[in-house]
Amino acid sequence: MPDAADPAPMNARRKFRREGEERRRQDLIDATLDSVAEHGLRGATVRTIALRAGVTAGLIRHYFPGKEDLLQEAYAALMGRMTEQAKAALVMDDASPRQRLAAFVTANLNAPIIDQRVFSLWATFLGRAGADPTLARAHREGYLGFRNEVEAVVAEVLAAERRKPDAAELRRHAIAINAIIDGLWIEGCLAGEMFSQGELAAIGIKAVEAELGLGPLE
Amino acid sequence: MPDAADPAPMNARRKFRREGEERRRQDLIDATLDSVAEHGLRGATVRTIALRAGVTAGLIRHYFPGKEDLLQEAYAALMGRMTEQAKAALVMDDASPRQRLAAFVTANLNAPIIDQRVFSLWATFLGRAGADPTLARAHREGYLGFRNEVEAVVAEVLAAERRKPDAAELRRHAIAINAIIDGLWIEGCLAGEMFSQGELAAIGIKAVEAELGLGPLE
DNA sequence: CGGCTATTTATACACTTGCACAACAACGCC
DNA sequence: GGCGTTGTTGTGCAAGTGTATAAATAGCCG
Repeated sequence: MPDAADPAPMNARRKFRREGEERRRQDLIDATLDSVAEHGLRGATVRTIALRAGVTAGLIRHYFPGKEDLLQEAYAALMGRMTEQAKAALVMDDASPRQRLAAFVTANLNAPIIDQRVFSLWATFLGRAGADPTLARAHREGYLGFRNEVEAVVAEVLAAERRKPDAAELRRHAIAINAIIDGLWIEGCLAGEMFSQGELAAIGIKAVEAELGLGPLE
Repeated sequence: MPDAADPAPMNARRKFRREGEERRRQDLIDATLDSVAEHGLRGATVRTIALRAGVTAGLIRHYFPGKEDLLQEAYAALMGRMTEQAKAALVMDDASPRQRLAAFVTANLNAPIIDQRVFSLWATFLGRAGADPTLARAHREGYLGFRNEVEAVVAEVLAAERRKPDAAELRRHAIAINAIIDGLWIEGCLAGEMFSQGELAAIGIKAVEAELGLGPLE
């Protein structure tokens, strides 16, 4: 019995679909972030990225001038999503300033912001900030944006307590609170199983309230 | 006038010196850390590293089974130096517990611990911790060691204030204080010029004392 | 001073990388 | 339905990668 039906021509070209430009670019950026998170910048080759995006390597150069540009855009996308998520926890209006601050801390110290994959990306890219001024500036802008949000909430909280902090004191509080959240965020991402559910958030809230000199809620 | 003396044979082999084994290994590890800090894991190739160490690439395989082992040892060396430096700030015995705690915070938020190069290395390697359990465990051990030191000092400080915290409270304080130091350390490394001399340390000390509920020194 | 040995150099190799380019085929338009 | 546009594929290439291995020489011991 000869080989059954094998009608596929030996040189069959791969089938493909044309996607919208925006969609393809997003897919490539997502595939890039996945590759970096999994294998680091080393393993994020055009072929790996293309495979993950379900296309062939050559296509990347149709959408990006070079691989470096793709990485650049991927980092920008990552930063955008991170700050967006973080700020989203602040939009609840129908709450007291103090409640909003606590909710902010809680949101930043639980999933999905506590996430090992995001941390890997954050660390991998920031490791290049010392040598790449573009990355350094991007971080600084994101950091200052975040800190200003913190400062605004702190001002509201203290105002509600009828305290009148000056600008320097406000700045100090914002820097310290930002550090508390960052430090706990890192530990949660790196060793989340060392902490019980909600423990990091509880520690964070207590630390923040101590920093602001807030007594227990009456 | 014919070419002056050019006695060097065209195929002159490179001159070299034989170094002690320990010395060579250290040089290679240092060269590796330098390469990673400057060009990231991507740019840390055997040839780059060897060039920096003043040898040729083949020699690396004479001292390490493979490049991956060299990177592993380099990371171990980095961690060792970091924790050693951090703990060194705790050895001053002739001081009150509270002064020792303040000195500890100050030391961790100034040069040489605040250092962009070390941060780059820290971030670059930790970016791989999500995928490399070895790195993850190494970090966890270093972190716990550091945190235990903090917890011990905190216990002394509170004892001197005649307070009797239970184990859970002590643990909470240590986690929070560790986060404060880490968060401020990161900002100092990444954007040191945003803070005036000694500002981070001052913020850190105030935040830590607030966390512990310490009043002003009388 | 001459030989031994292990450190070091140099070369080779198989493989991967980013990028260039030509062929191809999916989809919109008539 | 045919046809042109262009998104997409596949192949090729030069440079760079880690590793293997042979050749050379520095330094010690007699």
